[in-house]
Amino acid sequence: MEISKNFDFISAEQKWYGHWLDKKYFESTPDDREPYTVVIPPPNVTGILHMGHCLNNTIQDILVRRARMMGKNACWVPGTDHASIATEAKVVHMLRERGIAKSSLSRDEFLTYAWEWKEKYGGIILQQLKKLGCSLDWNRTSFTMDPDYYRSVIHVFNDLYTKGYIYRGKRMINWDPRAKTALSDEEVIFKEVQGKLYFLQYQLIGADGVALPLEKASITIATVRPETILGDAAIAVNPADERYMHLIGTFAVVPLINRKIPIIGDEYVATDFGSGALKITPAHDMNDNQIGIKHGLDVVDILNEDGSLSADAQLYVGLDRFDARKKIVVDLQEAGHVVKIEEYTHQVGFSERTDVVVEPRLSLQWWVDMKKISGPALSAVEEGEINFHPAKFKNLYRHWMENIKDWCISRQLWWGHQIPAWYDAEGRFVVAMNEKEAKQKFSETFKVENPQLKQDEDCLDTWFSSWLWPFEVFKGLSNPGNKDVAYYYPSNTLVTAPEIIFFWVARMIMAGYEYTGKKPFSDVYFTGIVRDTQGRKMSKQLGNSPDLLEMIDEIGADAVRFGIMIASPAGNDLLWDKASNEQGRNFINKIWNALKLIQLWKERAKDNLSAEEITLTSDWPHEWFEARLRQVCTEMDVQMNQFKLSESLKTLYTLIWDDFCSWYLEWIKPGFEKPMDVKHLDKAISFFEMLLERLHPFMPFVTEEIYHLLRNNQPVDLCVKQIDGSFVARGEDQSVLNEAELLKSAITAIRDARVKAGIKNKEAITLYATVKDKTVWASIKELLCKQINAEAFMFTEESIADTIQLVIGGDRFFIKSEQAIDTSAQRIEIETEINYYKGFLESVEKKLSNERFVQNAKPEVVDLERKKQADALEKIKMLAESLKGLG
RNA sequence: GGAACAUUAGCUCAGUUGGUUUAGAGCAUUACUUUGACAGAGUAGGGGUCACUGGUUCGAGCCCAGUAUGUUCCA
Repeated sequence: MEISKNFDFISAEQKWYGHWLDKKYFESTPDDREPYTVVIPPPNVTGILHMGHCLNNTIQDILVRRARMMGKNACWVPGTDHASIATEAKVVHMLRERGIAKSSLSRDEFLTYAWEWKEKYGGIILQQLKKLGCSLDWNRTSFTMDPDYYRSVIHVFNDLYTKGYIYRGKRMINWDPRAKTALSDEEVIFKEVQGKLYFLQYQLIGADGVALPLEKASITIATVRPETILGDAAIAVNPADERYMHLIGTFAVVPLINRKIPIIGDEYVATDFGSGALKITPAHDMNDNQIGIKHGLDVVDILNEDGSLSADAQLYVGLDRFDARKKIVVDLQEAGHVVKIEEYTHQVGFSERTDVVVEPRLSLQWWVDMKKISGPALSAVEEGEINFHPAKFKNLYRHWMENIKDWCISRQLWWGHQIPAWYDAEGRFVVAMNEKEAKQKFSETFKVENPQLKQDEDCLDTWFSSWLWPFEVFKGLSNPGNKDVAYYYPSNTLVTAPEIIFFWVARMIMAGYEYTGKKPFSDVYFTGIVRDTQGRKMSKQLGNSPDLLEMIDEIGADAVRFGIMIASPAGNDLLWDKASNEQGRNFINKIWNALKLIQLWKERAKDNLSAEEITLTSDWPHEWFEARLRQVCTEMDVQMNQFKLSESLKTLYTLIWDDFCSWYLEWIKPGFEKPMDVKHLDKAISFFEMLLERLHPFMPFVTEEIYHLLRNNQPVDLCVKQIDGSFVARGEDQSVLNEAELLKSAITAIRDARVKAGIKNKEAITLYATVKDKTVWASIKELLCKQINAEAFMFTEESIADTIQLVIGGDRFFIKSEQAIDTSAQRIEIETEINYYKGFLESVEKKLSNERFVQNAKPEVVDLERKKQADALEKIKMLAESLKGLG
């Protein structure tokens, strides 16, 4: 069969993915095998595939495909997240482009548009995962707003409310004035911003209750947000601050609006920052709010939900907060309250979703009391019931869990799970599964006949649904105890980004224990963040994010998978360079060419070769490669179990490129125009197949293609082939491995010597050797001669004149050639080597002449040093003889 | 401001309880090799005071302290 010059990835990808789907290889149903379950971190339904997804899903696919081939019942569950804020923002944007304002729509009308949008664009990302080769069980595709899933979310809300874990409260929250919604702490991104620090003078009030003139008595505060003085409730100073301690208990006046506020003492105030006096604005600053509560201060909320100033501000009503800031500075300057303005760099919170400055704001929201459910989740990770990879994230997790804060779960959005609370006109409410139940409950609770109720307008935080993901994808809550959840749950490995350890991972663990009494997964593998070569995060704004699908079309999914995996050290971020794709492509080309070679051999295969046709008499190369294969497979298993995927791939890459292609295939290669012995060919094909098995999880398409080209009528597809686990368990033959190392070093050293002496490849040499152990050479001298074009290999006890002399390991070699030998390069080579060993010997002897070393070091260490010394001495002696032999 | 992690070749990283030859790999680079799988190849070489300063030890890339730089998380 004719093999194309290169691997045609376009047709292979299409052919094999379609074939795998047709054969239902990715579909899983419970059986008596051990399950291996992975749930996909559901991408946003609005999302498109980017490099982060590529890394994350390639890793999952490797784990899942490997498990499938190792006899497990592998199940990888796909799905998407409704992503309330992100999706709603996109729908609002789309409506705006069509000239429709969200405010002009009813909730139902808006949701109709949103669902339309979801049906049209949602799930594009899932199609893209197929291009990457992901072996997901598509029958199990879930969505966080599927009807059953939706009901489960509402059920959990009801349940936690009934248990007293959910409450409604007026608290300081992060407010996104553009999206007009509350944000959880985790959704706020702090950025360094160059701002100004304004020093403002407040008038003091004298003993008579009358404000003193500014020039006579005042107190100066420093603030970066001068517009918020309109909401001031106090001025605080450190009670130990001698400058101000006498003022505690007196009053000051808020400039421009002349409101009287107390001066209080609180240790929170830093004496060395600003002026040492701090204005307290409980409605608009988290810390001020705490102080306000402590001191029983008034709360003056000066902002509307869109970030404009409210009536309570008295001034600049309706003006945006940033415009008001400019204006108040001018007015304060005119009134003589501004002492100075300094440049000041500080951290400002921005909304993760809309990127506007977040406003700390008091508002009535729904909360989960996290301390009530976090206990088992903390100890599960502490005690190793759930393992994090890399383990360093354990610290981070512990710290967060031990200082856990209540979770604000309400969002002022329509797209999502509507909060199941119903209110009457007076604001009395009940929590229920649905309206009917709500009416009934309300009647019972408040003794009202046929109450008129209205459901809470708000939605739940997206993460309030995705924390149920690992069991609700198996309907663990909507259909408890069903066959699937019993079999697949807990899942095995979660692969995700460290950025969402608190958003998602921690909460899944909590929900897992709360609702199933079990952990949701055993291992969590945190991937690195994909960055560009300059170490910057990939983002749309920077335009440094490559188009993944374009890349797959250009170079193939296998090359892209290889590229990202080889660049991805376990636990570190990866600086991704497009060049690593090319390394993947070259690797594919290498394997493809190995196939072409074997195909060539097949055409020349022959049984029962005549004595003249035989180029290889021994089976030693097969014995060696089998031992080497065992060794590497064992190594790979260890690496995979430690989630060192990148290292495992590197190990395999070396095995294939160097050991298989460069050594093994060369060793068994028949002579020029000679036939290939069928038994050697069959061995080679079998080894090639085993290499493909190991490589398949990393590069599924090219391996499946080659696997079928190697032999006609393969009994199974590689995708579902079962790897023979006993192969590794049998262990490898160490002596054959040692022989191979000796052979390799002899081949390289002699080839090198030939090149340096200017002996042409075509010219045969005669090789003489003085060796310690002749038996070792028995099995490898045939190959050595073949690889270095030697017509004879003879043992000798004496130096041979007019030869190139070299030392390999502990043996001496003499190369005799018809050609006139130029020994100058050889001479330099040997001299350099002698110098190296002399230096080495010196360092060893220095150690040995140190009495304290000999006395204190462990005896085996001292013995080792003695052996090093002896080896070096012998080596030097041999090299010196060789040098002398060169004449 | 607090904390965690990191700093080893031009780049990306290994380096397992301190001793296994004077620190390894891949990529990149340089020179050489063009006869049958592969120039998208082969062979060989160059390239490192293991961030810095001290300390512990017979012995430190590895342990300890401090400094610097970077990344991340928290405030």
